[in-house]
Amino acid sequence: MAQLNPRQREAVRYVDGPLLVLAGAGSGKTSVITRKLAFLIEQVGIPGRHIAALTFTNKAAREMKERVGRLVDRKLTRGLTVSTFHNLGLNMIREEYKSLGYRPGFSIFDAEDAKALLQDLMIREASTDLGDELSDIQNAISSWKNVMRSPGEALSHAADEREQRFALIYQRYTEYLRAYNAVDFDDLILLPVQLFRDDPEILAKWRRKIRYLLVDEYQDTNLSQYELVRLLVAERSAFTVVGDDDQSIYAWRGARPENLVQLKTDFPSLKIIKLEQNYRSTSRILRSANEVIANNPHVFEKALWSDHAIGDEIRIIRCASEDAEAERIATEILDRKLKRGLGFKDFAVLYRGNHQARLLELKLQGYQVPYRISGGQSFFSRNEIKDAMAYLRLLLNPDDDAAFLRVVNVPRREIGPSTLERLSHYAHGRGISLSGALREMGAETQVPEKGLDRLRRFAHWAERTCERLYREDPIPVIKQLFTDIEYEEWLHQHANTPKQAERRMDNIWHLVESIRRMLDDDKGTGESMSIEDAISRLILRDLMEQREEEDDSDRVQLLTLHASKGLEFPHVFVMGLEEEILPHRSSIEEGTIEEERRLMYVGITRAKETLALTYAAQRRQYGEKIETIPSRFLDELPDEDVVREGLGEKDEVRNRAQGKATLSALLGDLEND
DNA sequence: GACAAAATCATTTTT
DNA sequence: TGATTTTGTC
Repeated sequence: MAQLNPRQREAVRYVDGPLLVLAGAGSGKTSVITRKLAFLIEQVGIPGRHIAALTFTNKAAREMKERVGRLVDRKLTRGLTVSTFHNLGLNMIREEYKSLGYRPGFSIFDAEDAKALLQDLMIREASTDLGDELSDIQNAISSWKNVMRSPGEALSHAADEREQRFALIYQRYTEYLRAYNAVDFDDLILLPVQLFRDDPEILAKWRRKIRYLLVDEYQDTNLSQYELVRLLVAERSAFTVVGDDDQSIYAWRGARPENLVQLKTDFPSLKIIKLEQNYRSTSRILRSANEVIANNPHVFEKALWSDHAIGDEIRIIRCASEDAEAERIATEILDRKLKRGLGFKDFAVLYRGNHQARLLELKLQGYQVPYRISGGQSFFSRNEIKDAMAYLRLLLNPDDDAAFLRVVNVPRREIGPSTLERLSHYAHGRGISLSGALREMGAETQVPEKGLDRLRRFAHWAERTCERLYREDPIPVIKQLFTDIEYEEWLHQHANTPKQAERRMDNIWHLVESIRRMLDDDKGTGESMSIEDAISRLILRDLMEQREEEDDSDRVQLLTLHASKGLEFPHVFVMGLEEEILPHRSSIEEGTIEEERRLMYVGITRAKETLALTYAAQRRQYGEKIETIPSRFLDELPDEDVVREGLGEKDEVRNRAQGKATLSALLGDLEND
């Protein structure tokens, strides 16, 4: 407690009513949350099993768990919930699946499964022009679910014919998910909300369980998440939410920073505590960040300050091209590392879109600078991992058609499209899953003998394996599974090089090993994790990531601005500060400049010591050379805190020549007119 | 089903 | 422009 400042201490100690902590960037909010958890358990005396702390990422949850573990006796933290919203939702559904009309072993569809289902559905429903509407529909459905709008409501509120069509697809989509005994990510929040609204007894039960609730990154909650919070805390109002409206950068995903304001209305006794002391950045960086964000409208005024030294000026570096920009960043990192005796890991380069990293990667490779890049192809988007996950899902839930379709012919079982088409026709006619159809389908169907035979053999094998999975030690059964289907041979057949096949098979074994660890790990803590738990945690991308994280070697960090939220680095570069990139084009069009400004704010506030902002005077875009306009956010920085650099003499000359050329071209046009 | 030519399309993405 | 997906051919 002694390590906290008075505001922080107040935030920890205040437990008498609803509390909103407005925690500016770098103000030590994670400390506050973890210390508050400790305080609730040790001082207030609430048993750990009656407290829940919610985050948005597994990583944040893991970190928090770890830090609480260091503060509080292990015995006291037993049963404490520190998890993501989605994970809590999943646990609720797991416990209440019967009331929700689901069967055991239900599947979780990730975004790709959902997309595949939608595509399939649109083709079947002969929704005339499919194609690029697919992701629009997916987004629409997600938005509807986020605001808790049912298909029926969506239909009656539809503004035009297009929306109507979307709503109908939403309707069908919901029905199909049910038939497949599956839920999607949004359902993990939505279903508990619906259940709690419909069933006061179940709600009461969960209210009894969760006596104190903490929510991190509260500005990122969407409507349904807020509703879940509201339902759980009820009039007892024993909760603390921590957030920062200036760091709300996920509105495009349904996050509602307005939920911060809403809280005041819904809980009139709400206490607000502001954390305004920043422990991260130089005061110059902070002053600049404040200046930029002051251009956004604010409901809660907040003035971040730092008692750190003023520090270096912020450098705005103009480069001739995107190539020069990447070159400049790469050489500067090398240069500064040598001159100031820094490590590569002291540097981070932030950018708006993943593609911006490509050139930089090349340059860094050229100079042999080690780097780590966030995002990109994750472990779970690898084909072999998706295959493996699909097998496991199918075993646990035979009605999971997405999984069925993925693996029915992987490896080849000579079950062709027409056989599957007939099978699915039969299934859809009856509103049942493919496995279900296979089970009850007789000889009267039009499915050819051969295909039916192969399908049955597959289904039979799956059934047997499933039984063994429950009866025996799951790990050997899973290993056997891959031998059974001769997956390794199949990989070799399809890989470009034997080495690639081996790597893929290694990935599979890594996955199996992770599952084994998950099943074992929990044996020590008392609660045992079932194989279903393990698989769903994997689908929710929990665990597994240790592999990347334990790699804390000396590398430059390359990340998107979004991915950088919550992190900090001594020396930060933000690249591509141009109109149409940092205020992104679509944001300019859609008038969501404020969110882009927050993105800029997040970028600036990642830096502890130095910050450099770069842009290219011209860049190729889709093959065409474009003259760029420096980002408007650069003009919002205080003049006295920045120095402008860049453009060698040669470039200056060339640039002026070019300017003249365009000018005379313009004059020429005028004359012609 | 394998492979090549042609067409398409380029934000962010915690789960 | 260059990566990815769709379409076409054998």
